[in-house]
Amino acid sequence: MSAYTPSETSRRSGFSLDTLRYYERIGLLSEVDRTPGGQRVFSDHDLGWLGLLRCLRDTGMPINQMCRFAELARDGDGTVADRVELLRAHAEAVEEQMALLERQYGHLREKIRYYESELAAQS
Amino acid sequence: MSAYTPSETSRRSGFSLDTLRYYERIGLLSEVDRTPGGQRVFSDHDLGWLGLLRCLRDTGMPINQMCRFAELARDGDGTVADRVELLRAHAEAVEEQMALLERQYGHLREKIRYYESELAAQS
DNA sequence: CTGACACCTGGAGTGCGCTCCAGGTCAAGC
DNA sequence: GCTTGACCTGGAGCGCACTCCAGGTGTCAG
Repeated sequence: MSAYTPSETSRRSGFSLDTLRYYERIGLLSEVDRTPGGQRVFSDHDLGWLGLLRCLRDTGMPINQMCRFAELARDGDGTVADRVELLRAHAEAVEEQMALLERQYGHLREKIRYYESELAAQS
Repeated sequence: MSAYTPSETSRRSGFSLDTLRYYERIGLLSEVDRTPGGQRVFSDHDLGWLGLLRCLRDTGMPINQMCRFAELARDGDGTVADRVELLRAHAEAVEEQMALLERQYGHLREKIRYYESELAAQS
């Protein structure tokens, strides 16, 4: 069980120091350990949780939903079913997002081809 | 060459009336036709352009880049090469975005499976 | 002609997700 | 002990992309 400084944690998680503090403030990150002097000490467990948060953020989950998820996680084992449900719903949203993205990417490629043919015709 | 009312245009493009006006204001949508009374009349050409804007927005292009693109488009045929370049760069960004999304989607699915196994063990 | 509803303008306001700041404290190497 | 750089707090500020509003005008069916 290693311990990490704030900057180390920032580096590893990809969240800025300010964001880490912000996440703790809004309850996304529960009570991080402190040195006697009051500085944060992150654990492997925190790092793992941050990894999950990163995954959710990267897939576009809004903060308030992540807070709901964090709340469930804090409330212990009885909430696993709710957490699964939340993640499943999110996964579905992500699937739609990916489908849209791919569709629009196709249009984009088409547009590029069209412009390229115009370019060729111009010269 | 059909003509469309603002609300019809909103419906077809998926942009709200306010957004259409906003886009015109910031130069994303060049001088839309008007009735003698001053109300907007959108053309097929406008609709097509809005479709492209929708594609770019859906793939995450920031507004200021879209403005740059619109500016090039307004400046005529001489800018086709620049426009292609801009779109190609964006397409690359979209590819990275899709790759990240898929990777994180994979993690999400894993997490769900993990929670499901926990659920099964609990009961 | 009238009523109802769509539309107009300029400008202010909103929600999100951070990010920055001032003014201080802590920790570690010399 | 002192310096230096990382870290602390509470709170304000920011950038983005809209969205809403008040107060007025246009359009068109009946």
